[in-house]
Amino acid sequence: MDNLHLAPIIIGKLLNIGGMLQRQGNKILLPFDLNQQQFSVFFEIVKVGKVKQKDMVNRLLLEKAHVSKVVKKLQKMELITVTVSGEDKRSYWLSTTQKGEQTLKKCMKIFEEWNKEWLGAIDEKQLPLMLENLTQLQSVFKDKIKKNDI
Amino acid sequence: MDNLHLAPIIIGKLLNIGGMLQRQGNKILLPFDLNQQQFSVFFEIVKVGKVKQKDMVNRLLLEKAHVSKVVKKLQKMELITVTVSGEDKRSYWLSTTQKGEQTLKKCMKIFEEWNKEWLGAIDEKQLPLMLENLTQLQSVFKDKIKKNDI
DNA sequence: ATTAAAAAGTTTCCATGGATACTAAAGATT
DNA sequence: AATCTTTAGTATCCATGGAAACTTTTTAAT
Repeated sequence: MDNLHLAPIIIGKLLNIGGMLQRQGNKILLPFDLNQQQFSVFFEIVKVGKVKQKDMVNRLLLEKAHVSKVVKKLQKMELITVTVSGEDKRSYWLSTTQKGEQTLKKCMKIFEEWNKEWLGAIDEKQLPLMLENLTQLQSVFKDKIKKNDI
Repeated sequence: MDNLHLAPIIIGKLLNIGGMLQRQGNKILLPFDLNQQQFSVFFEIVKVGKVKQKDMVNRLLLEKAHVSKVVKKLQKMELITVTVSGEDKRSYWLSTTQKGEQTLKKCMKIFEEWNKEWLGAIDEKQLPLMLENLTQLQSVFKDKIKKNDI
């Protein structure tokens, strides 16, 4: 049984779906003056609470230059605070402001509504299995990228 | 049983995976002077054989302005030919050149290798089910976007 | 037939994000 | 201690892609 010939079709669909979601996500976040990638950085900061800028690069596997710009933007928008680390003057601590937490809540509300609406058409029983599959894919791909980096 | 609370997690993972694949896809296609989106347009044209530019917009659900630019680029690279439609002078027919077909073959080879390597870490037995899930998601999301458009 | 509306593409503007080179601080090496 | 290397982050360059305004052709309405 050689199912590996399905690989390009699966990857193709993941790419297509990812693109659709990203574009739709951008539209939905428009009122907040954020796009989907910026939101994902922001979300991660709030989730972790206090995090080094460097760690964000590893967590999300984005370019550090990109993260730098997003951080600047979030700071300007007063959604996060950036403080110099004591021990290492090169590195920064990122954490949420109150305004940031409030904004996140509003974003999440709209985001979740959207997500539920879009997945509402899928049989609920399938969702846990889907999640399992995606979790596995995510961790495998992350691994591959990290190994490629070295 | 309310599994719909999984929705944001599933969408989040799809976004994350999509991003990783897109960035990696861009890197892999670099030698061909194409990025992942341009490739997907190109691939669709070759797959269909002869297609109206307008239909490409519907098939891939991209902005027509974007498609216009990609088409121009592909034409400049001599991968496709663009001919004015006889009946309707506003619309164009897109089709592959020989160079285009050769280039696509080379791309696909590298692309498929990459795909197989990345999915090689997944249990083969799961792939058909994954594909089924993704196909369903893809069609549901496409529907949602189209309805939103109207 | 004339005017109005829609449709197919293009152009232009601008924020975005990847790549590269750079700065400054920290760690390693001699 | 002085020099070399690595590391965290920034600045700069440039192709990309979304949004909106625009052109031209086609279709609809009066």
